[in-house]
Amino acid sequence: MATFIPVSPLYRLDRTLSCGQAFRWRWEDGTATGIFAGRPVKLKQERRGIRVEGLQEQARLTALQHYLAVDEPLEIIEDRLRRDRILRRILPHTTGIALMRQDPWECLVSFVISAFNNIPKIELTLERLCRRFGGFPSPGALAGARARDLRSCFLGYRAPYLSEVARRISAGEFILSEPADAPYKEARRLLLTLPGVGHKVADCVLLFAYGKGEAFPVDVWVKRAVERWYLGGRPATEKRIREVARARFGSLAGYAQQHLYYYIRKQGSAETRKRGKTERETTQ
DNA sequence: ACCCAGGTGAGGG
DNA sequence: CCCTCACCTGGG
Repeated sequence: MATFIPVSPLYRLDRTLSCGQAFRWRWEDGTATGIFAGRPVKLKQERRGIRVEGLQEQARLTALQHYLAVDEPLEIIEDRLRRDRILRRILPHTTGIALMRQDPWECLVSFVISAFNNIPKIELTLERLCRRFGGFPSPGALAGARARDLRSCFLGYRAPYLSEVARRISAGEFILSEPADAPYKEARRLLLTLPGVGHKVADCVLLFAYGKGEAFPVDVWVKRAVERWYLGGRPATEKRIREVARARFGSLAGYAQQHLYYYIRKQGSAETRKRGKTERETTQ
């Protein structure tokens, strides 16, 4: 039995789930498959809204609705983004992205794993973790896990970071709800005290889980995008990139980041396909 | 056999 | 702050 979640007109489930915020949704022929509130769920965007399979209770549906951020005022947000002449050109290709409201713990774990890693392996590692612990591991489960068990999840050198983060949280040395109540700068400072959490990971968690819209995670792709489109192709430090973002986008920096990221990656993969094709043609 | 990948931490200006 | 370097490991 399926139910429907109504969505704001611009909302695009495909783009929201595949713009690098969450790693545990699989996309096949227009349907997203994943786990929500511990249950297998299928999502498909149709005319009436998002068709949900696998959830019955109203409370869980409401939570899913909140998680997917289907109520974000995207018309207003995108109107404001279009005041920027670069984003005005990009938005036709990226419209409909919403910033999700993920669980801070799960988001934190995901992005600690993401450091110096690639997306397929991040997904693989998260899958392994969930399989080994029978669902997404709690801080206590991860803190108590043996090194050997963590190693078998392909965590590599990140394993000790994750153990220590989990230990601090389960010991009450780090309170996950504190960044939520703090303003951006203070929340960021708190997250940066955790091992394996640098500027980029902190900003991802602040943006994707704590709703701090001014966060602007600078990864290699976003760095490349800002250098190419805002700094005349000249290389810049991370600090400079963040200054540009704050000055131009302010409290919408996070949304700007999502559109830049999504677009440059989409473009990048198109170029790779093209290059691959011509290489095949020339080597034949 | 190599090379790369959504950074971070340590060490030294 | 800025710079440099090493880094688990699966998949090209």
